Amino acid sequence: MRYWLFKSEPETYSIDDLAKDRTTFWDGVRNYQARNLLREDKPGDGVLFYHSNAAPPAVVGVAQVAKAAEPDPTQFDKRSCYFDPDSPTSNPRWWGVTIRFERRLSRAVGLPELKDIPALQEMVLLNRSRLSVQPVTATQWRIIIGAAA
DNA sequence: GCCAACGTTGGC
DNA sequence: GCCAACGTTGGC
Repeated sequence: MRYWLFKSEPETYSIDDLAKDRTTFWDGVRNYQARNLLREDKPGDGVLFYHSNAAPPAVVGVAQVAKAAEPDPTQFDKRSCYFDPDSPTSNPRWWGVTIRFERRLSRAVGLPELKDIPALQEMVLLNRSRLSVQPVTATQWRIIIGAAA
């Protein structure tokens, strides 16, 4: 079992939206590195739900991968803002996974707080900008969940 | 709103 | 294949 962190702008799709929907297909990822990571996701993997462009940005909840990667239908939808005319239907370029809401953290763990935890200094979140799906180690996961307790 | 990081595009 | 221009992400 592996762990991931998914970023979402709460104004677009928040942890409350996921709590209401229970499951959602994570579409719209249009970055190859994030796409490759999505394709490694397996059912049961843990997902930290992160609010980006928030004040402060924060890990706010936990979800799990409910279904492995499938082609993202929005890439073939001309009316979608995620439409990609160059993606071949026979060999889809963009993929997404289905995630299931698990719980809100009892307390959001903000980015400034994450930056202050020495054991988290190697987190991808703190070292690579603009990657909306990223791996989290088991240790990092445990520390963040613990910080919210 | 600003701007740094950084991925993508396209001319050459 | 290089790299400048450009667009987007996302923290502040």
